[in-house]
Amino acid sequence: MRKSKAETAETRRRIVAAATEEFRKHGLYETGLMEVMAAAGLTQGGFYRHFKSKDQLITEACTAGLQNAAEAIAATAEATAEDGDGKCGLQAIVDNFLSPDHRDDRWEGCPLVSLGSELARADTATREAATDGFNRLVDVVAKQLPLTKPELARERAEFIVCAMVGAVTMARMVTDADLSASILERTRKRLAKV
Amino acid sequence: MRKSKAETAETRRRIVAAATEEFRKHGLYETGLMEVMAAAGLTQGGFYRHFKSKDQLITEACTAGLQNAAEAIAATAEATAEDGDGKCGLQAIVDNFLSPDHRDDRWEGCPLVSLGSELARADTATREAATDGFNRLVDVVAKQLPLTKPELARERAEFIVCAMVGAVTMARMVTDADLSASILERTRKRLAKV
DNA sequence: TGTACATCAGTGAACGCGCGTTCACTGATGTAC
DNA sequence: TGTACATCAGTGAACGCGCGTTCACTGATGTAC
Repeated sequence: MRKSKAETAETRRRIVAAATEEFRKHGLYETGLMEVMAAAGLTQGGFYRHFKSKDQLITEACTAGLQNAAEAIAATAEATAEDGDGKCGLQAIVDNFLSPDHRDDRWEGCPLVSLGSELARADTATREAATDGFNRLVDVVAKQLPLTKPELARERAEFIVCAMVGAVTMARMVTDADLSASILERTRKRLAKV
Repeated sequence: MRKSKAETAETRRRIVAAATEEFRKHGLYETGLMEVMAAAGLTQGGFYRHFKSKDQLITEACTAGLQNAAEAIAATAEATAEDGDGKCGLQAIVDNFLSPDHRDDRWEGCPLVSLGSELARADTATREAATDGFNRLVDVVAKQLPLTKPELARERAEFIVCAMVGAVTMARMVTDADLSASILERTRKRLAKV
């Protein structure tokens, strides 16, 4: 049953990828390792050939999930810039992040939204991974701000990311569909002015 | 061992109060009923005399916790208004919500911050309780906005609550103390302008 | 290059533990007469 | 108002279940000669 080195590395990547999805869907502590391994097409027993604990997987899944989110957001901004349809990169990011699609998409969306309050209580290694991911997201947003002073761009970007994360979290939480839509739309409008 | 009706009602209240603290401290699913009952000065067995399930307690704790938060925020605004020190009620709310004290105070703080992403995945009854609580918070904030049109006040208040919740969640999550402080301060500055 | 052996990725069963929940029991409270 | 009995809040032990983790085993891969 032994697999080649390439296959082993690929399996590990698949487990992390499955974990980022399952964790975002069901939360860090409501997701079992058996679920993650099944989602990766494996049985639970093999888990410990790749990771020394669930906590380690959580940390790596956090890093990977935030990396993906930052890349997706950067890609959104770049695609819009290329289009040259008058919409600036920041507007594209804000519109996308605060879209009903992102709100309803709980497995591919930004982990800061799906797991925010859980990450705030996570162990140090995971919180460090989350901090790096947060900074990367802020940098991607800051790059879209056509300002001279980079410090001011960074300041505005931090605010924008926090506001977007809060808004999508609340939009997912409320049961009133109109309220949910209004939260997204109003935040979109407000952040356009920042 | 039977207790009087008044004592029974008081015990129930104590369990809910203990639950709001423990849930905020450790999360909904990392907190056991034994912990909650111990915090209320009881043993686990008695739980089911008062509630029919853990989910029911979660719903009630959510309602109670958000009620407290709304009252505390309203009280902050009113106390400042009475002082008449030039600071408006909104500024007092924002300064308080985004203070390092609120960030570090994980058991008495706003449940939307401590439990945001978990509440977004909770059952319908709990999400309805969270929706009511969110609306109450927004109304408290809206009341502090010296605007003529109530609809516009409501719009701004929704944005302010979402941004504050997102900012404190991120401030709790990051391991970099400077970054955490900067998130709070920058959000405070930005929201003063809204 | 071919062969013999050590390695180890993945399986599936098992482990101990803590969880939500149930239950027999207790004795003070509430109620019916 | 006083008495006899039913009720039920709270205890502490037990239940079954699912979790994270461990382990013996398998057989293909990697390696040493």
